[in-house]
Amino acid sequence: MAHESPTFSPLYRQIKNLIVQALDAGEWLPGQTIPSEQELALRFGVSQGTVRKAVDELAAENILLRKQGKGTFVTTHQDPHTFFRFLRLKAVNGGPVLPKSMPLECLRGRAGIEAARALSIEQGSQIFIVRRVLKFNGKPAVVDEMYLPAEVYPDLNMSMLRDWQGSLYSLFETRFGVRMVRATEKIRAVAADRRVAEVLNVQESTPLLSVERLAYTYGDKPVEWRRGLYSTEDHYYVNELS
Amino acid sequence: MAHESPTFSPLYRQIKNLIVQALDAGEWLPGQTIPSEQELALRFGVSQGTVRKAVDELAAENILLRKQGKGTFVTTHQDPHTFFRFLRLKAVNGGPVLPKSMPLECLRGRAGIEAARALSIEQGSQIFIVRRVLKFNGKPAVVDEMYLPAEVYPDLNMSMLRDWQGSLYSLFETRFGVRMVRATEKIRAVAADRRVAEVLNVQESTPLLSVERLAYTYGDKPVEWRRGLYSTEDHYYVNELS
DNA sequence: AAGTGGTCTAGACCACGTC
DNA sequence: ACGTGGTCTAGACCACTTT
Repeated sequence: MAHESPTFSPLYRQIKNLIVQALDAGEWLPGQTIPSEQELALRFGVSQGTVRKAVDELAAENILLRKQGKGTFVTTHQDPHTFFRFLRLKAVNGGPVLPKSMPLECLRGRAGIEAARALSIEQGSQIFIVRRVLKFNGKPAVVDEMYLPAEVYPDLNMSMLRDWQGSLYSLFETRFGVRMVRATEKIRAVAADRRVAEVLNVQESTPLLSVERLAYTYGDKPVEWRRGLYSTEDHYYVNELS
Repeated sequence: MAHESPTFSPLYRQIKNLIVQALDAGEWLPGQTIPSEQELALRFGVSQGTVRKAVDELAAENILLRKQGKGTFVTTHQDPHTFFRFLRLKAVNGGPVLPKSMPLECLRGRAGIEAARALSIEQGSQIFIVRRVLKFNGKPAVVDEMYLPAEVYPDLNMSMLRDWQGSLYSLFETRFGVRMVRATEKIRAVAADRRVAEVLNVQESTPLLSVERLAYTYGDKPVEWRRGLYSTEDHYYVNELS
């Protein structure tokens, strides 16, 4: 009720944090509804308007999804809308196609200095390294390499990747309870080396997009470092500046 | 007051549109404050809370900027923050540097089929074509080519471009009253041809980012079509996925 | 002290979806 | 008919800036 002056945080932000904690703890799973605003207001001992403002922010961050008349849902990577928020590649011709992920390998390794710094883990920690190809209509368009803290994805393995129908992030979400909430990307143009050219079925030294991504889960915790090489002969990377 | 069921638009959105109209009409200029929420509430005959929600959305879209205790301001491309919203290129090493724009040429021409479609104007309409280089610390990093409807930028010319200290968009904003509000970009990787390689001071066939941008002013009116070629030897394009 | 935006509340009513 | 989120209002008080 009273606003403490130093390090002041409004009530609705504290409520927001409590909701994120509950999400992080798995109290409400992806795809499910969370309690109604009235229920949350009762639970946290604040007015409905204050809950509303907390939920508003989480909805703006695409962590929750409001549906009038139905309730408020936890977003899920099962949903194509969420999927395309993280894959910004569009076909030049033709409508949107759900790409197919083809895993190439899944190795256990140890974090080098770069990976350790990106993932905020100890150098030498156990990590998984996953390489895979993304195909649109059977045509390879992306090859990427992921670095994943082993602690977060306990028993990840090749057959798991091969058997899963759907996106990688939806696998991580359902199998390990890790939801990617946001990511940053650094994009460069590079030339295809021979190995990559073969995989993507392009000529050696073809210009490719190099997309380095750091993906975060709740609480700004980095849980994936990835580098993708995108062929842009039939696709382009879309971005909205606003 | 009463909600008409078909084509229902909430009050705050109507207020938002009225505010945008006033901005578009130049009633409040970039960098200036708009009237207080109370004044706007009186003017539009609604409660302060309704004005607040309208302003909230405009602030979320970076069209307005709220400053507690001071007022609500019209954003301006003079502000570095706004500038970097539209230039997503960061130096690999070293802090942020304000790049310098070096105009190469400014031609009058007529819209081809592509430009006409992008800009939603008649094929054959008068347009300006501007080519320029962006230099960071004296090093060329971007060369781009802009297509601008002549109607919007009446007496644009080379000396105007040369004399202006600041970003192109701040020139457009102060000289022609055209504010870029949002843009979409399509990004590909391409090889530098000889002409571009010379301008950017890289080897021929170096991989470059090709960034095609369509920029909009109020009311989703496209007012600039541009294609940039970015050298990513010392810089990278940053993007936030959220 | 006065003016601005920011927070919080309580209540009324509307729009949408389900039962 | 009921429950959900969505809108709108009115009022009180807080935090920040300027006078």
